[in-house]
Amino acid sequence: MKLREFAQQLGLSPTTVSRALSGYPEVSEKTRKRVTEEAARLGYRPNINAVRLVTGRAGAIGVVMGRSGEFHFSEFMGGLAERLGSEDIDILVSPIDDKNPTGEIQLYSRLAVSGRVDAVIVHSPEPNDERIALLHKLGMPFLVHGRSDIDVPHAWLDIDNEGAIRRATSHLIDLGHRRIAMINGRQGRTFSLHRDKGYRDALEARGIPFDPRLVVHGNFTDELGFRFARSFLEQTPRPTAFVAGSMMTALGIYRAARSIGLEIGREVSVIAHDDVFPYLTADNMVPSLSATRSSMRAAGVRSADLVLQLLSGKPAEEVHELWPVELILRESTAPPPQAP
Amino acid sequence: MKLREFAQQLGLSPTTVSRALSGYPEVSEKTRKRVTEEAARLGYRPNINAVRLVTGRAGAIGVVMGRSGEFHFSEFMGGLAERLGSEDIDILVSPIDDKNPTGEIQLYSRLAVSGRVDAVIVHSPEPNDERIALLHKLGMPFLVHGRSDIDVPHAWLDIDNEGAIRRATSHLIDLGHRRIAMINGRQGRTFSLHRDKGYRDALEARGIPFDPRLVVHGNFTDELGFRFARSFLEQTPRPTAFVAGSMMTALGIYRAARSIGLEIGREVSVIAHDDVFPYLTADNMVPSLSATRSSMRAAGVRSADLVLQLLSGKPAEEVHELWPVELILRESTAPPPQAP
DNA sequence: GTCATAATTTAAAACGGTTTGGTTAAATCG
DNA sequence: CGATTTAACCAAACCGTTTTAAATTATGAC
Repeated sequence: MKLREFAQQLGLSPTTVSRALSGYPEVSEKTRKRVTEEAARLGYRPNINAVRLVTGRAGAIGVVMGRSGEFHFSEFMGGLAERLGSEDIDILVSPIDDKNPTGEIQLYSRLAVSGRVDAVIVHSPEPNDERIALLHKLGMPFLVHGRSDIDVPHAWLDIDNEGAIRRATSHLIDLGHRRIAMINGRQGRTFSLHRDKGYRDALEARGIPFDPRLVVHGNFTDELGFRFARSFLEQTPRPTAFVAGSMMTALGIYRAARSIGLEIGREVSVIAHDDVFPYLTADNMVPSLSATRSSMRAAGVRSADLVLQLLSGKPAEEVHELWPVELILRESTAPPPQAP
Repeated sequence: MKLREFAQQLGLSPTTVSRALSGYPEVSEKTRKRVTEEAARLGYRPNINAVRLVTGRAGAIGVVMGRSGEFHFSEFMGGLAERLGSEDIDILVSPIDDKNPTGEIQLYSRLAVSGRVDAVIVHSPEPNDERIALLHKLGMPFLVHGRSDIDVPHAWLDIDNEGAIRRATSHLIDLGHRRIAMINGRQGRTFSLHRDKGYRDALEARGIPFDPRLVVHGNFTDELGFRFARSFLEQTPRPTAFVAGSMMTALGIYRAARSIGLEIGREVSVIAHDDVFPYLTADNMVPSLSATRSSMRAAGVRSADLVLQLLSGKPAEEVHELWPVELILRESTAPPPQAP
């Protein structure tokens, strides 16, 4: 049913009906009530595409999905979805086009000019992130999940990676560890750099020299966790503790330790970062995993909030949020074994 | 830039320009070439919302994201995205609205009438699935990822769950196992039922009586895997083998076995279903995990294909695809230990 | 009971394209 | 060579809303 017909049935003009439904003040309460009731009864809904055309709003926010299926992606999305369910806003997942060599940046550009979305969420930024520069230039509102040093105002939501890893590392040092290996995230991402810094600062604060051979970077997979941990554990002297970037990495480390016959929580300590997944929990691992914890889903929910704020006109400069990270100690951390 | 201006600059009518860009035949090759070149040069792109309004097409397909962040979701999405990247079609992730008690079915209904999508993908159907009935009634094209017994024509893509589990179970029986526990997926879903059937048929074929206490259902989490496995292993006599629904479940089983001091691959055998994740691989587990394997990402890619076929007019009745599932034997399966 | 003002309602003009139904120019045919 | 077909292009209608500007009606002041 079209607005025209619907209005006619009500004996009103399309204008008044439109206004009644959109909550404009210049329509009497009595009329508004009648209109909304009849709309529900007759099942009238404004054609979304007509609305989009005339308002210029897309009613959707864009999320670019990386090629590598990152397992925290769906948690973040779930959070977004949770919050956006009550608004009338969709989530547009933009596929990265493999055949297009220019790749990601091109994709953001297309997304921004396509008019399909009102705002975009940028993940895992780098200190000098091209995407951020681009979106700013194009005037597309966006929220960065993470942070960037780039000289462009941008709204962001991030967790305190630096502080989290500093505390985790400090704790290990407090327990007596001196050779602490770190299996960090992808090289070049801001969050990895922040974690590196937290790690180094913790060492420095205790006068422990930084050994670059104890820090590696890579994707968050159990495979890399295993490989890195394995090669670390084959060194002599071997590290007595690990700081790991993700739950999957921790699984790999557990496996590596076990494969060499080392007992986690006695001979090797592990602290990993936990994004909180419903299907894999640190507390359930054996031994239970000490972790820096911050809910990815909660970040999704809040990101949706912040995007809505941006869309309602709040300047990007005023949208910054840094979340503290919990450090939860469980069985996987203990003092290092005594030297024989 | 609008069509009007652009056409004027070219000295052509909007009609001709529109047709040239959309590939209609009634425009000369020379003109078409000029138009496309100039469009690229001047950066003209048809306003997507105007196109949507006038054509009635949304240029997007909808995916409903369940509340429980399922970890295979992002793999499937990744596949969809991969395939749709080259088409000009978006993926719309529809949030489930918690505040709305009618919930999922309502959501599908809204999605279907909203005009935001041209087709919908339905996940994890039940034998008599309300969503399928609804979408059919509303005339919204849809693809079911999985199958349903419902008396309504529907396009589907599914893997041979029944065959996979039948073979897995048969293999365990061949090895000499008699008490085989099964940790299956959510009660009531078609895929769980198919797996149940595969399991029972395998037993029956060898004359092994079916013991309902050996089969449980639940979400695919490490926690449930652990709990179920633990309680199975505490029974006497205890099962000597497990058939598990997911990688996460398998992690839980490994953990449970270990916690009781049982060695997987010697004292307890495990076969799990592996959807193939980049971040957690069956081959890397210790001991490596025997698995029924089928790539979730590949299913996503193919689903996109099939949806495109539906959209180009292929009748739903003709879109059915059943994929075979590999059985890959690794170290987690072995003959049961000899009775003492 | 007027007149000014405020509260409602409305007609018509966008929004930016696609498509229907011509029209004109060029090509083909008898 | 005139008639007929075909190729190429175009004017105008339409998609279904929102919004501007104007008209009507109701309210209040005097």
